[in-house]
Amino acid sequence: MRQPRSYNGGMLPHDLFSGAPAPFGTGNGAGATGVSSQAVQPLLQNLNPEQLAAVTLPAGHALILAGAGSGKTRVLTTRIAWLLQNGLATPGGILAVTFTNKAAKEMLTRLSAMLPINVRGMWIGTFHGLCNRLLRAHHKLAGLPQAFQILDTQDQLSAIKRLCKQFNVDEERFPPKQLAYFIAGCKEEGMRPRDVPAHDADTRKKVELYQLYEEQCQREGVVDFGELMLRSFELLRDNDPVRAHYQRRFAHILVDEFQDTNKLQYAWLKQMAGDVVDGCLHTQGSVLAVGDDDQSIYAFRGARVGNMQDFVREFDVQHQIKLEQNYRSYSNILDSANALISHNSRRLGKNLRTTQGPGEPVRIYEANSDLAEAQWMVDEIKQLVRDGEMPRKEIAVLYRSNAQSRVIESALFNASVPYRVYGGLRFFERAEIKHALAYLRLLENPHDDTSFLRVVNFPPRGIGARTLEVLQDAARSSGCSLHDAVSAVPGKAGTNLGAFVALVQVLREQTQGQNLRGIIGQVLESSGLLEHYRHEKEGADRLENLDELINAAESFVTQEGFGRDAVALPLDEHGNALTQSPASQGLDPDAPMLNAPGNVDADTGETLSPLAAFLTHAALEAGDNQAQAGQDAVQLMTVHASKGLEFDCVFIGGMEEGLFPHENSMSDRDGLEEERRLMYVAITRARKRLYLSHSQTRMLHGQTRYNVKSRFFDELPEEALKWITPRQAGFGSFAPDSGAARAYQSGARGQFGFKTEVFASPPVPPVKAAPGHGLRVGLAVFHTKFGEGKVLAIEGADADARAQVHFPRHGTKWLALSVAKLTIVE
DNA sequence: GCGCGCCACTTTTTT
DNA sequence: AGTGGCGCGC
Repeated sequence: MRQPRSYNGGMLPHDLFSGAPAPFGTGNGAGATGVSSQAVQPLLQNLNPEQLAAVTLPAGHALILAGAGSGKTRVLTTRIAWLLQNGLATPGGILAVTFTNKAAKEMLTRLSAMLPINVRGMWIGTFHGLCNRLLRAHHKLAGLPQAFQILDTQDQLSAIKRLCKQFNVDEERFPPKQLAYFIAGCKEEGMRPRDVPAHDADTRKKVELYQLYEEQCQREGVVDFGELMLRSFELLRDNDPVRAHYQRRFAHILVDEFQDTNKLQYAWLKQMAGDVVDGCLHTQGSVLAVGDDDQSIYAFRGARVGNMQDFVREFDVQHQIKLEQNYRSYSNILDSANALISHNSRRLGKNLRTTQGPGEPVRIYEANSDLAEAQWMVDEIKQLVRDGEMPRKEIAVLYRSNAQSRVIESALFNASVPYRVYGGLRFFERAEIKHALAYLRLLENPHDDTSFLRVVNFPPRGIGARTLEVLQDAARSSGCSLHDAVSAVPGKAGTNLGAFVALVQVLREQTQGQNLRGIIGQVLESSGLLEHYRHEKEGADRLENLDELINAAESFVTQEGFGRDAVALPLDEHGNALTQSPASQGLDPDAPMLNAPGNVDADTGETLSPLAAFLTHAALEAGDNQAQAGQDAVQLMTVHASKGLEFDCVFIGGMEEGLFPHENSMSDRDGLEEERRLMYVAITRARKRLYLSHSQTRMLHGQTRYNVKSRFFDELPEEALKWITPRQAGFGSFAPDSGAARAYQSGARGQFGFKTEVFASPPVPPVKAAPGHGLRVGLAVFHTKFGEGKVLAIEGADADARAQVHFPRHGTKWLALSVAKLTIVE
């Protein structure tokens, strides 16, 4: 049954929540007349009208278009708190989904700060975390062992490689990476092998491998990330009582970062929300989706912004609220963001505004080289810190691709400026940690062949590829796991393989009854891992990490409580867990599945071992990348990684055609628009000060490249900018107000967006004058290696001069004229 | 079975 | 440039 919906400016349509008690007295004060809610509702203090409207929306589906820095997380958490506080929802009736563990934790932390409730038992988590919870609770229906393990991307790839070897797949024609991508893509689309349209031989082969991969995973009792989603979607879809139960239970579904959902996640949400009857969606609860189409930067991994439009249509969304008031940045920064993003088509339409003044202009710097760019950043950062403008941790350097961080890192390092790099390998992804986890997984599940192969010969114990090949053949022909294949073949007892299996067996027995810390300590020692790294010369870090693994396990046990869900438990001021009686959680004692927290079988109440729970935690939460948190350090990260963060001061480096926008995404309009959204995200990270920089030359893949400044500069409002590049001799840089700068900025662009025919004569005669090269655009030239070609463009001057030349046989290349041997063809 | 050296690769990333 | 994977030689 659908509730009637109305919208009266967001002002408390209490009649829609029939008979719900309002413990904090919402019912007696605030009304449609807009009575100040501050006095009545401390929760709602300092919310602007749009935020207030969103927080207090009546039942029914809603889409909140929340611009960057508009208080999105605040609205989400306050909404939940408001629902609970007014008795419009019970903790058990709320489902809140995010994409990252960080966002989920943030929500839980804020929520427990607002309300004195136990957030355990609330379904707040990542898509994958909640799917895990569902599958553990209903593992029999889902066809999985309760202690199924989760493959991360690395594990998945090695599982696929193993499969390819086994079935003699030509890895040239079907690269395992691509297969992994294909399989993940299929799952994101909700397709099992039989659902994939295969019109050509290649696709048929891939589908066949997909099928084999599925069988392998099933046999080994492991699931990949995509499988978590797909399997739980199917669980809901195919089991009416289960689906009905959750639909009845979750009166309020809230989705964060909705623009990042893929097709499957949206379908999953629909299953949770209601059933489609006669092509029409019938829902019981309310779905509140919060998102920003302008911040959709994950199309490359299956995110579908179109889900926002589909949601409005299919859920017949009645309430759409735009949060456009920005509390983060000064208007020069905001105007820049707005101007840039206005160049995108097909937007839902949204313009950020602020009551803050213009603030400082956006500073733009042109460097001669990536090295100089990095050095300039460091100088600027040092000055900011020296002047006491802001602490280092409030300064972020953002870049488009990870490769760019190296130069900046070394510049910071040489200047002894503390910095922290985000990204790269995370804790649970480090090799030594994965090795340790593989041993632990074998204790839980000896049939996990991926883990078996990972450590069967690590540390080296004389088991080579040949031996394993034979073993794998034996396992395949008898359809069993590698572990069982060892035991099945008689006469293996005395071999290295037999010894390995025995080792795992002994470990399993030895660790019986031990606590998690003891188990891991024992495994690290008896496996020989510690011994191995003690002898390795670079092993000290690894030993430290392994030690850290024990600590992580320790804090997992004390913080999370084993056998429970991997959701942070709120503690009172004495460090005790806050608890709440089942009755007040609104759980129906007659329905067993209601009471199932994470990692517990909904029917039997059976729960995972502490070890298995920890392994799940390790897979779902890869951990932080860097240990030295909390230090006052400059923050380095990709633009993608910066989403959701904010800093007083932001540097965006490498603003060059081919880098940002990245050349691989410039072929189609969608790609370019995503790059623009990425830039939009980057700009809106800054609160007070924003620097953009580009460099004329850059080392990339060991080669010097000549780059033109990014087209995105042309899409920023001139009046908000300040070009701060100093006048320099001999490098074709310009003072901001020179005529040359104008010409430079508005130079005609050729078919690749490179500027052509813009000839920069240096403001000051060069000290070391290189001989004039005499080249002109359009001239035919001869190169000793590439043969005859045609000059397309010329840039720089003197020693720094270079030309873009098209060679019929070798394509288009940029050549440094001081190096390349070019002769003009008469 | 192990280790060295060569070759190919290189957008963004969470779970 | 730097890394990871693979193949060859010991």
